[in-house]
Amino acid sequence: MDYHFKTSCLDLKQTLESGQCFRWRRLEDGGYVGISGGHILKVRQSDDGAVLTFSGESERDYWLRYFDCDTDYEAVIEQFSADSILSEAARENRGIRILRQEPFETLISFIISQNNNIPRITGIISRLCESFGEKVSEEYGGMYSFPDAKTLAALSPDDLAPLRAGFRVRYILDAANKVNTGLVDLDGIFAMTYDDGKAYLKTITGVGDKVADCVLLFAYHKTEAFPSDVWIKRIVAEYYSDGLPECMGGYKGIAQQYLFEYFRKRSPEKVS
DNA sequence: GCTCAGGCAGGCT
DNA sequence: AGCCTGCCTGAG
Repeated sequence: MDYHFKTSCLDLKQTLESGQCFRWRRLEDGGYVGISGGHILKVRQSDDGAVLTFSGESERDYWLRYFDCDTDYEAVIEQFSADSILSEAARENRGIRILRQEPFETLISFIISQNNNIPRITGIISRLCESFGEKVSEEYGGMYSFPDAKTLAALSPDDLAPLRAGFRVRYILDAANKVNTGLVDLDGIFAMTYDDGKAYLKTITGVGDKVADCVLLFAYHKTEAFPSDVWIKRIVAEYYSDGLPECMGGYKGIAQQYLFEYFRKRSPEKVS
């Protein structure tokens, strides 16, 4: 079943290879296949948006929400036009969208991301899913769901050793245990303010400012989150030392993605 | 050997 | 509160 999502603000490469998600694979025909929350999607670019291919009618709402169809990116980009650098970055990367991903998967993924590079992050996460997730489909050499907190909480550091996640293993287990016991209620964060959600997430070992901001932005769509990594720190120090521009408003997280991509493209020593 | 990768914990002042 | 330093692992 196909659904044509028409928008001028969805570029699959810009969005799915931006580093906000790690479970999409590029296919030979140029499309992508991915899995989230046990749902599988094949998607390809069209002239005026993207064509989503899924297995049943009920899947449509899931994937439209995932691709954040209710946010007016045109309007956000227009709002950003008051700042010249941000304006150019936004126009050049207007196809980026902030996905609405599963909280637990996003939490674990960004714990793994710390002091790490994207190819390795992707590798660790695929091994995690293939080892401890459920095989949802035989297609594409096997599609595996992201393991749930209960499954991970039952594991030991030795069980996770084959992932080669290094020192992050104890963080993964701490997160899984806190979620599994209910000490951390991930669903509750949807109703929290940005500040409260951030403080709450930081009670998990291995979650600091950067990881918390990524989770708040990429799972809870709290667009005021502004994940500050080494790249963004350099950009802010160079161009926004007096503070972030007013026109970012409550969309600092979307601005961050535009700026990150804009400067990453221009950096000679960029990472794959 | 070395550095770096979309950081963080733990210990120190 | 702000500074260090070490950290699993793999690529260059």
